[in-house]
Amino acid sequence: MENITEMLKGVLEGCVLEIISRGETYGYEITQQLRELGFTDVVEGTVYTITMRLEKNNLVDIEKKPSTMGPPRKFYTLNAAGQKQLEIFWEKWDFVSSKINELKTKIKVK
Amino acid sequence: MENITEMLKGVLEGCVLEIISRGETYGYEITQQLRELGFTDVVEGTVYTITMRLEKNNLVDIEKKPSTMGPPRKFYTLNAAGQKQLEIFWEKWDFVSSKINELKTKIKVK
DNA sequence: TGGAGCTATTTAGTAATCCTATATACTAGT
DNA sequence: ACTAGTATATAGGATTACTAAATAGCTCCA
Repeated sequence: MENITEMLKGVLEGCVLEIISRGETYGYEITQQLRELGFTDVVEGTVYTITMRLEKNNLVDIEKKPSTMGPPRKFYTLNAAGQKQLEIFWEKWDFVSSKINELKTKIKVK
Repeated sequence: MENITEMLKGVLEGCVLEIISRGETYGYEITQQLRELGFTDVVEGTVYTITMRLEKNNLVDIEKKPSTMGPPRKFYTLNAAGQKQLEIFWEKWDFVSSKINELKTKIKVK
């Protein structure tokens, strides 16, 4: 799927929160998981801006650990504020997506 | 629902295309329809920037008509390119929303 | 006649988010 | 050494929605 960039705005951060909520993970791995999900064009830089934002907003706890595969990894876990933010994200998603699907499926009188 | 601004990015234009596709309409009416849909905080300015963009990208035909309720209205209809764009929008929406719902409902092993 | 309120369009400036492109660095294999 | 894969970081750009204000036509009523 091409050019879904604009549609990802506002949901990508939520996706990252969800991925982190499933267990300690780090930026590079998050990127790979988003690509596996189907968002194949998401690159590291994008994910790092998001994780930096999560750090800045105190939604995650951080632990740096060495890796045998390369440089050290920065592992993230959601803290209480992050969990709350994730809940709010899904509420917003349910609201917005239901409204849009309503618009999509509404019978066209024409 | 509060603060869904960022989540609307990339989908609001598609919603406007869909509304226009149902029959000739104008900016102010489109705004009202979006508010009725549930996007209560959408204001005229936002919709006008979208309709201006649709004009610029040659996705709509325009006809100005007088109104008994106020100043003249600028009525929009989708042209062939607009119809095509609308189709593409729904394809993207189906793709993105299905992937996000997949992420949401995936069993959490943890 | 003058003001309020609803209808209606437009635009300048701002904020937020994701992407592009690049730099840096560790490890392993050839 | 060199390449490739792993891994983090950041500066600058593009797009999009919001804020706020200006302009204007119409109806109603004091």
